Amino acid sequence: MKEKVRNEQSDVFHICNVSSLGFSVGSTKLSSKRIGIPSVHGTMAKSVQDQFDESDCVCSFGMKLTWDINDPKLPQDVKQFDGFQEWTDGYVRYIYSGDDKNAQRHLSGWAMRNTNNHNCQILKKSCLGVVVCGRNCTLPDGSKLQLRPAICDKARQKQQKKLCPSCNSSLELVPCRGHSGYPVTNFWRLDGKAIFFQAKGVHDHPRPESKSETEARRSAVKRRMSSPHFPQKKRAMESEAARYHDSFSNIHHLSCLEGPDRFRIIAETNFPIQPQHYPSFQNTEPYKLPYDSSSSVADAPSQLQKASSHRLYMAQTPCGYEFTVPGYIGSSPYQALYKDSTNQQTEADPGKVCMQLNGPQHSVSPLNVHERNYDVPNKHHSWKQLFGKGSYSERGDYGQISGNGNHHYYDGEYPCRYNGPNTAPTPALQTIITTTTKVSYQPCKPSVVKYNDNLYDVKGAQNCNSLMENGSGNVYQEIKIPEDTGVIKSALNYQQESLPAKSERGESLDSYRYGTFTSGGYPERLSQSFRYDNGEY
DNA sequence: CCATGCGGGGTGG
DNA sequence: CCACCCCGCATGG
Repeated sequence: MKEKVRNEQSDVFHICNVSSLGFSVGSTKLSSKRIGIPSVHGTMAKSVQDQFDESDCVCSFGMKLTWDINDPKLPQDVKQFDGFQEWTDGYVRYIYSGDDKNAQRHLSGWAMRNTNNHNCQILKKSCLGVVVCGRNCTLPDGSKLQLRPAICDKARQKQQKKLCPSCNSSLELVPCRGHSGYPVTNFWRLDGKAIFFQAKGVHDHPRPESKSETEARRSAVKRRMSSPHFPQKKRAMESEAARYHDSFSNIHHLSCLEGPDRFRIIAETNFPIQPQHYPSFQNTEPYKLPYDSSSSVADAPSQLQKASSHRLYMAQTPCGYEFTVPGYIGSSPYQALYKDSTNQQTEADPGKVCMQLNGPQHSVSPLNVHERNYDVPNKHHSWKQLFGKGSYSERGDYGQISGNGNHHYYDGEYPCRYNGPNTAPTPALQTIITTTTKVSYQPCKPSVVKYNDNLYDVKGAQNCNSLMENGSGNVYQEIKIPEDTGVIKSALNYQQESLPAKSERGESLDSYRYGTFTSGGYPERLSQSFRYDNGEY
C-alpha cells in the first residue's frame, strides 16, 4: 500500500513537517522528505546561541547546543555552522549549513550504508567497516590494505571475492561494531537551513579509503586498464600498489581546487591540546570553524605519506586510530600516526581549534572494545584526504585529530578495539547511545521528545551546556532524561577515570601488538594500512 | 556499475 | 515498541 505512494507522495506526505525545505539536497527526495520538523521557535534558539557564543566552549558548534537528532524540535536559526567532518568518530553532533554539499550528500569517509529506520525525517546510515587482507599482509610500502567496502550489497559481495592485490589471499570484511556491538550509525536530518548530523558509536576498525580516494583510484585504474599497456586486468592487479599511489597523486591535483574551505590542513602538531578542555566526553569534536573561516590549507606535500608510513607499525601502532600506544601516549593516536608525517592532515584542522575530547572518539573507544586488533588506520588519510577530491575529504577529520593527543585520555588507555580481547567492555556507553534511533517522533508526527543523549553533551559542554533549557526551556518542551543519564555518567567516568587506570591497557597493547585479538579472529593488523582496492579489477 | 535512498518485512529484546 | 538487519526497487551519476 504505501509503496506506491512512496515516491511521489512522500513529499507530500511527509511534509508535515516540512516546514522549510529550503535547500535542495543532493537527493531530491531526501530533501523533501526529511525535513525538519516544524519550526517553532526561532527565538529560543537564538538565545541559546548567544549564550554559547560567549562561552568558550571548545567543542563544535553542534556540540555546544544540546540537541538530539530525535528531538522534535531542533535548534532553530542556527547561525553558526560546523565545517564538514569527513571522519567523524565517537558520539558527536554537528550542525552543517544546508549549503554544504558534503553534508547534503550525507558523505562520510567511512563506508556508510543507508539503514532503514522507518523515519523519513532522519536518514540513518550504518558503517560497513573495512575490507582488509585475510592474511593481514603488509603491502610493499609497509602499510596494510584497507579497502572501502562497497556500499551496494552486490558490489560488496563481489568485492569480497577478490583477492588481495599484494598476497593474493582472500579479502576479509571487518565489520564495524562500534556501537554496542552494532555498526556505528550516522544520522542526518535537514531542518530549516541546517543539516543536523549525529553519530553514535566509535569505529572499532581502521579507516577505509575515503570515498574520494576510492573513486579516484577507480578512475585511475580504469584509465590504465584501458590503456594499451595494461590490457589485462591481472596486470592491473599486480601493479596495484603502484596505481594506488598514482591515484592519489591524481587526486591530489583535483582537490586543490575546491575552495578554500576545504582544506584546512594542519599539522597536528600545531594543535595544542589542552587537556582540560575536554569537557566531558563526547563532544569533543573539534569544530571547524565556520565556513567562513578560510582555511589555510596547505597543500600538503605528498611526501607525507612516506614518512608516516613507517612509523606506525607495530610498536606504535596503535590501533588504528584510537588507541594508544604506550609509547605514544601523549599523543593521540592520530598524531602518532601522522606525526611524522607531517602531513597529516587534514585531520587536524586548525580551524578546529577545539579539541575534542574524544579526540573524539578515541576517548570513547574503550568502550567498544571489540576484538580486533588492527592498527593503524590510516595514516594515509592524511595525505590522501588532503588531496582527495576534495570535496569532502578535506575537512573531515580535522576535528578529530585535533584532539590529539595529549590528552590524558589517550594515554594508553584506549584500547583499540582491535586489541584485545577485552579490554574493557564498557557497556555503559554503548548502551547509552544506542538509543539513537528511537525517534520519538515518528515520521511526521511530532510528539514526544526524548532527550537522551543530550546529557552527555551537556556535560561535555559544561559551560556551554545546558543551556537550552535554562534559557528558555522552551525549545524542548518536554525533556526526558532517560536512562541515559545514568549511563552517560558512567560513561564519562569511565573515560575520565577508568581509562587511564585500566589494567587492560597493558593487555591491550599486547594484544594489539601481538596480534591477539579476539573475536574477530583478525590477526593483528599492524601497521598502517595501505589501502587499495581491487575493486577495480 | 554502483552509490544512495526508500521502505516493506522479519527478528529479537 | 524499539532497534536492527535484509532485501528489492528506483534514481542518478
